[in-house]
Amino acid sequence: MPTTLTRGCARQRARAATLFHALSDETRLEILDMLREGERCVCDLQGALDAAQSRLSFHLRVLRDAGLVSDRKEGRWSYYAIVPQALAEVHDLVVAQRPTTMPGRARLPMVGRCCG
Amino acid sequence: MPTTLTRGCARQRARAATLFHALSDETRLEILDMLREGERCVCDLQGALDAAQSRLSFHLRVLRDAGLVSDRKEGRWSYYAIVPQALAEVHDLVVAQRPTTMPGRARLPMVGRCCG
DNA sequence: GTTATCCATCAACCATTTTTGATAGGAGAT
DNA sequence: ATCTCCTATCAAAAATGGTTGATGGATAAC
Repeated sequence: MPTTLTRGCARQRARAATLFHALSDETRLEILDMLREGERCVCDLQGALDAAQSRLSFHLRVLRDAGLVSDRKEGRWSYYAIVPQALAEVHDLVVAQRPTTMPGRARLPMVGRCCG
Repeated sequence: MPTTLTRGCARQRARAATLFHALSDETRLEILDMLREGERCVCDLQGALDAAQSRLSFHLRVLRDAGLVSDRKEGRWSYYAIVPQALAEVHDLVVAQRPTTMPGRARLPMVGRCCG
């Protein structure tokens, strides 16, 4: 069933595009960088990144829609946190991009240590 | 020297954004998918993806500018190929996004086998 | 030479993304 | 209830990104 296969590939590509798009903005990368140390409320991010509140809200939504961060409401604060599972997904997507025909496919020149 | 550090981070973030942006388009992901099996000339891609030639040229340029693919001219053909080093760079960027405070930081729930 | 193929670039156009400023709602403090 | 704080959402404007069709350069075939 080539259609199903094709559709499956297309869907996966769409998902990949969404994830990579969410990661393709410096502000969002900065947000993620802050969240690496643990969950943060929007006001914390606002203070650290000095960005307009609605701008942050927008970027957080992009990240959340992509599944890269989760949000949790407590009192009047919203806390955002990284979703490790999503990072794992991205990781796998990147690994899946490796050429098939490389002689040393299992030994790509990874710059850093992997998953260490 | 905090300025230098900051600038270094910012530059790295800019680089990351460029790479992720190059990966954030379905057409480009499709191109990369084809290139996984080895280098291809533009006409091959054109045939397989049935996209207008100038469209392909545009996307190939984005990929090349990001360093994800290389091009080689032979006769009247241009052959494009994946640059594994760039994939490695992306890989490392993703790994670098992992939270620092996770209890099992060294054991993120990677969906697939890593670098295998 | 002429013609045909492969490709890059350009300009115009359309589409999507991002920013900005304003508005509104929910939760706690007074 | 009123006020303030934290945040999401909306509409309009600005910016960026992608597509299309046309042009031109280089190479090979005739």
